[in-house]
Amino acid sequence: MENQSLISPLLRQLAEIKPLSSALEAALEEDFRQQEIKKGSILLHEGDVCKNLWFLADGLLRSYHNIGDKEITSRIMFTGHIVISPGSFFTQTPATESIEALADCTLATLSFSALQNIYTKFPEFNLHTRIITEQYFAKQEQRLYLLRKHGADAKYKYFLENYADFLKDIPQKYIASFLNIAPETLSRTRSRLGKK
Amino acid sequence: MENQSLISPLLRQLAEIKPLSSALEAALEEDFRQQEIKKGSILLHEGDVCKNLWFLADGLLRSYHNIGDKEITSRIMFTGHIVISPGSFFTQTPATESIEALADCTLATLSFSALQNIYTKFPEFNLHTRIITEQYFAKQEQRLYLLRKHGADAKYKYFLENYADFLKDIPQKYIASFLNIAPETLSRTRSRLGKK
DNA sequence: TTAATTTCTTGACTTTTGTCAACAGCGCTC
DNA sequence: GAGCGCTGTTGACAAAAGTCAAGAAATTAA
Repeated sequence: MENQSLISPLLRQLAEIKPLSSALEAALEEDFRQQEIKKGSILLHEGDVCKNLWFLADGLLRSYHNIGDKEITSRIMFTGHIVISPGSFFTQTPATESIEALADCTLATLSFSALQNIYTKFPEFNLHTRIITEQYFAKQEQRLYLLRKHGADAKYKYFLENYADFLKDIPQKYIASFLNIAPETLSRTRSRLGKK
Repeated sequence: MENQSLISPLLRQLAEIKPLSSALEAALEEDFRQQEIKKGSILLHEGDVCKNLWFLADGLLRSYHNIGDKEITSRIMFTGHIVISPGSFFTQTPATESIEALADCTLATLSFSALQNIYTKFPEFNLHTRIITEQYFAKQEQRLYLLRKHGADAKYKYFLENYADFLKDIPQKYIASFLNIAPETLSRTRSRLGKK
């Protein structure tokens, strides 16, 4: 029986793409470091460079932009997700978004430089991250599709069909922000659609 | 001096990431096939599986969704771009978007299966595509940011600052659709903003 | 060049959504 | 269990964008 570490689910996910050599697996176990953060704390501040990749072992996060005087939620991430601020992490430039914990979280943290070392030592790891990146890319497309939908009703219905998994634990105001509509509008949409 | 093929700019872009072995380069030259399409023709139909990756050697393309009774432009792609329908190509499932030529185009076409063969024969190619995918991912984020902006004026200003490169050749109605606003609204926004 | 399409602009009007404000419900703390 | 803060609901109103329609301008084709 395997030793159950924090990143076991991640290793399993990677091994499904292609089995990892034990040396690579050991290197990942070695380099990922455990981190706990409290609900309400900020994991990444807008303007800072995203120097880490996180595996969200347990908890709930959201990323958001400050546009004008308001916050707009860009993503909601839950247990099992790989978390970065893409534009910032890939190019190591300042982030245009912040990441906040919506619940107490347990994270496994891998620094950008540690990841680069892994790429150098284990070039075969590029296969895994290529495919992971492709998967997240496809998810982004779905996100774009949602934002292009016209009308609060259509957006909310699409949300129910495609994202309702995490409806439960999340304050409605973040969902409204995720759909890019005012919280009052979402409240009205819900009561209108719910009555049918 | 190198032989100037259709995919020379692509090879140069890849070599910047990491020099390509001559065997890999030869394989790419071999597998990419030239294709010409006329303005107005459809490169990919919604519902079909995106079986190819294209390098747009010359021309102009747009992808769009049919939402309800109207088309919404998802991307506009010009000379030098790598073109796929991401969700469809990566997973070889039916596309939710169509791709149309806005001008006569010269394309270099690589089939999904040919690409998989290249990955098998040249595992080091995963590094290149990982980085390319990361770059396009970061661009998508920018796109998402645009769509989340409130107000036609704000969207148009952001567009001018970040996408104006291709303002020139594109009918305004596609830009409106890209900004997710009605063409009439864009027209009014332009005349209002232009007068300052 | 002229004719035929298509695209863009403008106006009047409708619909949708955002905003502001009051209040109800809920969980938390003390 | 009383008070506090946060979230969600509802109403009235304002602002923004969409729709429909007509005509001007620009492209394309003949």
